Amino acid sequence: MSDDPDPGLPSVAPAAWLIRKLKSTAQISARDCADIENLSFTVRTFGGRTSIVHEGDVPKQCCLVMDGWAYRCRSLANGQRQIFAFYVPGDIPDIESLHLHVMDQGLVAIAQTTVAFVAHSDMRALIERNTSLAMALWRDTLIDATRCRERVISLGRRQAVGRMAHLFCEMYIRLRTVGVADDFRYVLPLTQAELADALGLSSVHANRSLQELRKLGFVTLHRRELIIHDWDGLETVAEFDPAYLHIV
Amino acid sequence: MSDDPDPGLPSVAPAAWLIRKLKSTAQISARDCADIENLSFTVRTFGGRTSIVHEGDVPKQCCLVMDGWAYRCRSLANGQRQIFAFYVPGDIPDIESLHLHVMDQGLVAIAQTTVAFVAHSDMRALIERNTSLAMALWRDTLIDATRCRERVISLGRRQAVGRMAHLFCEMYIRLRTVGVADDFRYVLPLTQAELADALGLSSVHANRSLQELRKLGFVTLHRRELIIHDWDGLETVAEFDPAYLHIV
DNA sequence: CGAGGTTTTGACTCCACTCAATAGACGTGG
DNA sequence: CCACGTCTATTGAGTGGAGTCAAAACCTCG
Repeated sequence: MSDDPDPGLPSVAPAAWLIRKLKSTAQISARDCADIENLSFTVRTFGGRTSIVHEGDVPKQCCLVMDGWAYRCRSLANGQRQIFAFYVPGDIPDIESLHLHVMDQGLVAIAQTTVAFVAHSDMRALIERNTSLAMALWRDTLIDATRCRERVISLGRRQAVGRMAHLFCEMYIRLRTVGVADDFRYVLPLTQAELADALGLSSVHANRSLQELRKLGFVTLHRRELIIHDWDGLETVAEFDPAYLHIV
Repeated sequence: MSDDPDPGLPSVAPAAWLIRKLKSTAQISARDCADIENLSFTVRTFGGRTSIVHEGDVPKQCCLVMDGWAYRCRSLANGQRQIFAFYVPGDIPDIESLHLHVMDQGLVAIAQTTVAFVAHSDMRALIERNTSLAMALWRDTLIDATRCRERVISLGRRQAVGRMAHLFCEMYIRLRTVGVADDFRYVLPLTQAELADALGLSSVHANRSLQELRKLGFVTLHRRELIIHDWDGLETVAEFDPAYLHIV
């Protein structure tokens, strides 16, 4: 489940990640920032494809991604998997565990991923004391839900190429917002099989859809780096409109 | 957009619906109930297929379903539609508008539907005064999100018959929980085209999948009444596990 | 009884899946 | 530095689930 303790701490502290993230979607006061900075975090790094929280766990803490990516997923009886969402620095993937005690899905680290844990008790004390921060966190979970709905549209009404393009667009905007991507390129630490599990495709078809996007000249993906050559083209095939991300 | 004012008020008051609903998923104190009962509601009835809130609106109130069903949906450029979720008595479909100001999707009444509106200002005052109620409402939005994720699994990894069976199971449990269904039957006020838009299918294929469920002897659907003849069978083809509904 | 919506059926097409084999990337250890 | 095993990516061939188009049957209600 776990890995080695943190080696060399990343340059940005846990609190700073969370503050940066919340500022991108809501108004955060100086008092809110101070309260976040007073939280005590436990930093840990997970190796590739290790589980941070298992399906069925009853966690006593929630985690803040600082470096790398994580995803939530569930496996079905026939061995198929569905990835619900990806989480990047600044995100708190399992904040809902504050309110829903048993995890109905797992949380997995992709590649090398550093997260900071906060005890539920600390978090609860914080949101009882500071209503405006509680509202900001609530808002954040609602935005997570809008992303989930966007995924529903993708799976329900877009075909493979559009789905993939949409994911590429969303992740670029989100990563850029927290300062982890720029210049239309970013590290996409996923295998094609994982891409397929997120998009509701077979890995063979994920491969072919990716080739289609390459052939169109929209993206290249090589050695885990995605480069977007034609943002407008990508946005068009994806029918991507960033409004649902509610970035201020 | 609207319709006639309420004719004969339903037997259960708006506050009672909300209390019943929240009690089914969280612990609610006597004070919480009193606070809900002190809210002022404006009841209105919408005719079939009329819009309660439009995509792009900036609502100043949120609405509580009292009778009938509503759904949220969005239309795509090519004319296709995706229905994200259905809402039944006790649900507050647009509570997120408290935090996310512009609606990125529409809310539509199916058949005759009665809803009660509460002003955002009243709601905000309430959740600032009563933290435990705020937490219960937050929790409710998180459960809405788990249902959305379950929809993602359906669209991504189940085929048509399983998707439909899953929806039938979920709606039965939800309706029974608030006392609107019993004895393995309920009013399903949807056309097959709407069913298709919710399940990410064409209406022709929705029809064929429904026939398949009939042929298996699991359900009948006639004159908007769904009867489940074989719950276990339905649950099995759906791979349905009600845990995600977080009903206590 | 007729009009308009909804459900059903048939025929054909196509997107995406499965199975299977090959090629490439990467890390490890001899 | 190369051999080897293990992932991961790519390709091909054949299949099948779901879509499209269009017509017919069926309700329902004024």
